Amino acid sequence: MRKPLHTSDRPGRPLFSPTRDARAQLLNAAAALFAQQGIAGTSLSSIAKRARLTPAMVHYYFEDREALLNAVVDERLVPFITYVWDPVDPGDDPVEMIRGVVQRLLSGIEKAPWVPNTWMREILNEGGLLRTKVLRHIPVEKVRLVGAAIHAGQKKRSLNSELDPLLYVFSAIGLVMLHMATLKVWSDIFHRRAAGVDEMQRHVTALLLDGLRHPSHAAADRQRTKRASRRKP
Amino acid sequence: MRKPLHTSDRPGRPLFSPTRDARAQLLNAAAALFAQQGIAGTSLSSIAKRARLTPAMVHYYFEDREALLNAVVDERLVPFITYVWDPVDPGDDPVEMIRGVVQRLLSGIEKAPWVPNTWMREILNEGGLLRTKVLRHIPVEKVRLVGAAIHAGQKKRSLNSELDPLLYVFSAIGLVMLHMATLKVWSDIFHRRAAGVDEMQRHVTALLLDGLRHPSHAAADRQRTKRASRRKP
Amino acid sequence: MRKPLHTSDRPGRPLFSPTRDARAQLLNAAAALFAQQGIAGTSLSSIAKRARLTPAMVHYYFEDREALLNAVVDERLVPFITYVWDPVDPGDDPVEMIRGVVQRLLSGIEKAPWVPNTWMREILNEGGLLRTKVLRHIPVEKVRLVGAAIHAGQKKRSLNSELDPLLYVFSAIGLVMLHMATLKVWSDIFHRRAAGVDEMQRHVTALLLDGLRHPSHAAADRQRTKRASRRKP
Amino acid sequence: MRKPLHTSDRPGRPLFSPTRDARAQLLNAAAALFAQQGIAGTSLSSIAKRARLTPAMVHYYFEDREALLNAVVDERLVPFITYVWDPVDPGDDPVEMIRGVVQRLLSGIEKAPWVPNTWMREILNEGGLLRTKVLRHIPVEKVRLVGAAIHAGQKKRSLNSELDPLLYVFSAIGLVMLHMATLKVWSDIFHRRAAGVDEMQRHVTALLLDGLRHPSHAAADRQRTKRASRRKP
DNA sequence: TATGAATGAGTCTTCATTCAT
DNA sequence: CATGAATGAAGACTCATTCAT
Repeated sequence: MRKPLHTSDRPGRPLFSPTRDARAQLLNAAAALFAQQGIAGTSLSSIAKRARLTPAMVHYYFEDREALLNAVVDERLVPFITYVWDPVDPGDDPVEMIRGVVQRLLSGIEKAPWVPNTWMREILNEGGLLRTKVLRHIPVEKVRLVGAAIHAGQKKRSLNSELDPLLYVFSAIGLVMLHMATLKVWSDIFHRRAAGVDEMQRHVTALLLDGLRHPSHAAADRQRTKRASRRKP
Repeated sequence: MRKPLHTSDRPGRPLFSPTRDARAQLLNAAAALFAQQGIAGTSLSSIAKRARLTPAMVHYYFEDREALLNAVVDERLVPFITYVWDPVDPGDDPVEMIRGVVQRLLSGIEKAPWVPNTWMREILNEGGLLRTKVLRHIPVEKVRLVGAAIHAGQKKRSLNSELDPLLYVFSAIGLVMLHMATLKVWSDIFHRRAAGVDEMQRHVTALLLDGLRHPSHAAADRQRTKRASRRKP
Repeated sequence: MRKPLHTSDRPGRPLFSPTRDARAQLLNAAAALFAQQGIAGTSLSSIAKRARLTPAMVHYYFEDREALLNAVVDERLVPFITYVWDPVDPGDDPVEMIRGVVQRLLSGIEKAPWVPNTWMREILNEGGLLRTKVLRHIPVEKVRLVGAAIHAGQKKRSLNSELDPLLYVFSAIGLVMLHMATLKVWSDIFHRRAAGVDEMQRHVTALLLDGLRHPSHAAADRQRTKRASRRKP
Repeated sequence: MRKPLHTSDRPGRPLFSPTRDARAQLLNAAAALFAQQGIAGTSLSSIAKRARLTPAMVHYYFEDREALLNAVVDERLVPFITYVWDPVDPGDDPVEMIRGVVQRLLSGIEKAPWVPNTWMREILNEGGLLRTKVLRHIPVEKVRLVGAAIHAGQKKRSLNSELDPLLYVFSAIGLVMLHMATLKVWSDIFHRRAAGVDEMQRHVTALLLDGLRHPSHAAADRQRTKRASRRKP
């Protein structure tokens, strides 16, 4: 069978900024449709159609449905994960670590809005079609780093010791994904305008750091959070 | 054409305790498989096989794939939602309201373990196949009640005013679903024993109420939380 | 997936006499088309069409292309082989053994005219699609029996000792298959009427037993051969 | 449309010694794969890949799948046939004629080992994809010559008159092809070492000339056969 | 010469659905 | 109630073929 010379590891392609060639179009289409309808609910022809190509081209570029999934993981999700986790620095304060991760998560999602849905449906969920493919690429050491920092904070009694440090990291990420994936639902139900990203970030950060109770620090902290969110865009 | 006598709205069937008849078997099989593989990834034949019936029987009892989905919603998910939200009482303290919802969520999931996966995949997610079907049944008034209670607490400066009250309710539910749906993933990655439900409840409650920072109340609060969790089983 | 209750080993079905049910129709169609066009050149839809069914029915009865091939082997070829080899008796004279095998081969082919082509193309040939499936069912012991009888005859110098006994058995079968598979070609080339089965049998038997040279016995032997062939139908 | 300059009838190319150019590579690859998997089972891409070329090149050199088949016949099979039949001389003894044909068949196969499989599968077999293409090139007159010589021998009662002279010629060729195509099968079944070409030649010649019975001449004849086979390589 | 890109048709397979019994 | 039989539509994948470069 003919194999296109394109390989998955072509270097120098800027992450998140899709090039115009057919292969990238297909990956984009796949990512978008997977987020909208789930992987199981997305046919290769619908992907092809969205990329204005024939179904045969999907096989030309990816050999296989499986290979397409792998490419989405390797060329779209892994860079996302790297972008979020790479800057985590062992020396940092745990609260700043979390703030940083959340921050990058949100800015990453802004560029790749299909991530949260796919994350929830195909990675977190039991039987998710990308679960094993993606979990291999979780930067376990970096996560442990944050966990250790939180644990240290708990020992010093400066952080809530009811929390499981490692689990907390996933709670944080999950919470962001969850809210970004469901941004629009609330407006549907409560007839409110859809929450903006900034609003969502403020809410999630407040929840993660201070919870429902704890108004005392809120006022002071609000300043820091706002300053941080202003830098981002 | 023959119509099964059973309709979706047969009353008086005890929730969560599936009867032994074929129709219930099919609903159970459907619920379980939907959770495992997602709705789009589940064929009627596989549901029939799991219920030890022929695919034709699925049509006998449900006419249609669509009708089966409706039945799962009406006879399995709506009761779950009712169970969680019905006891919410306008007079209650917002923190107790949340605690109660989380509590019932967890005990409900214990009886219907397929809920969290389906909730995340088919309800919260954009393009979830049960989304519109289920959202109709969210008890908006009850939710607004909790939102209002939180808002009042924020006014009194006893609750974190950085949080969006309505959004917070969904954060709470989402966080529980998220963690219950992913109970086993963590052990896979970090080679730890799978977190137990109690552990998970403590973690989630602590996160929701106090967040990462806030060590001061922690010691005192631990007592209340533990007492609450002891009542549950 | 739904599985028809028919299994491959339904007993009591007379070999070579196809029943009228759809499954048997499909097997017949498959056998016929495989012989005409080869297995690789035969699509499932062409088989279905020949059996006046839809392609989906092929999968209803056989799960798989592979399963269809297995069924052709198990329910069509294996009985053929059994029919040919079962009567071979250790006590017999080697010449009679060969004569018997050739005889049953020919009468078997009369009832299952698709066998020779398939035998040559899909079993004898390297890369034949039924090769491994069928070779498992060659009654090795029976073949060795004939080989041993020939070997004994060679020791007594009553049989041609230039021949490899085991190989000779295969030469005999192959020669019959070869000629039955190509009955009509000769008429195409030499503009003769197609050779009849009887004619072919006389030719093949003469070749196998006496070869090109050896006119002496011919006259006497002709009688025996004719008598034998008269018994057959 | 561009037409390749190469046409199928380029003269002066030495038979059996493939040149190194791409076109010859393709023919070789095709011949080899056709023998292994049959024509229907061989895609143009697989041929191209084996020749380390792109599928488009197959069309560049051969325009068409059909044209490739024609080229295989004209440039590979026809020379083979010519090589086998050209030396047949009207004056020869029929036994020597047969011996000669068998001899050249075997030495031809040694240089073009793909011939026997293809011969059986694609030429002899009903529906063989090369059948009509090749049968046109059978040197009918030469075959009739051998047939006539045999017939004469039968009249003189020096040859077995049970045999159909014309058919015998095909039996001879078929038997050689059959055995050469299946050299390795026997070892698979009977766990013997694979028969060598010499061994096979002795067996086939003995069968063709003397058959199973007829030990008397065997000893004397063995000498002639051996001398003949020594000349060959 | 040579290649990558592109396509339409066809093949295998699955599936929801229908229906006679 | 229950099943086996049957089908049409759709999905994954292959392949011969074309074409611009």
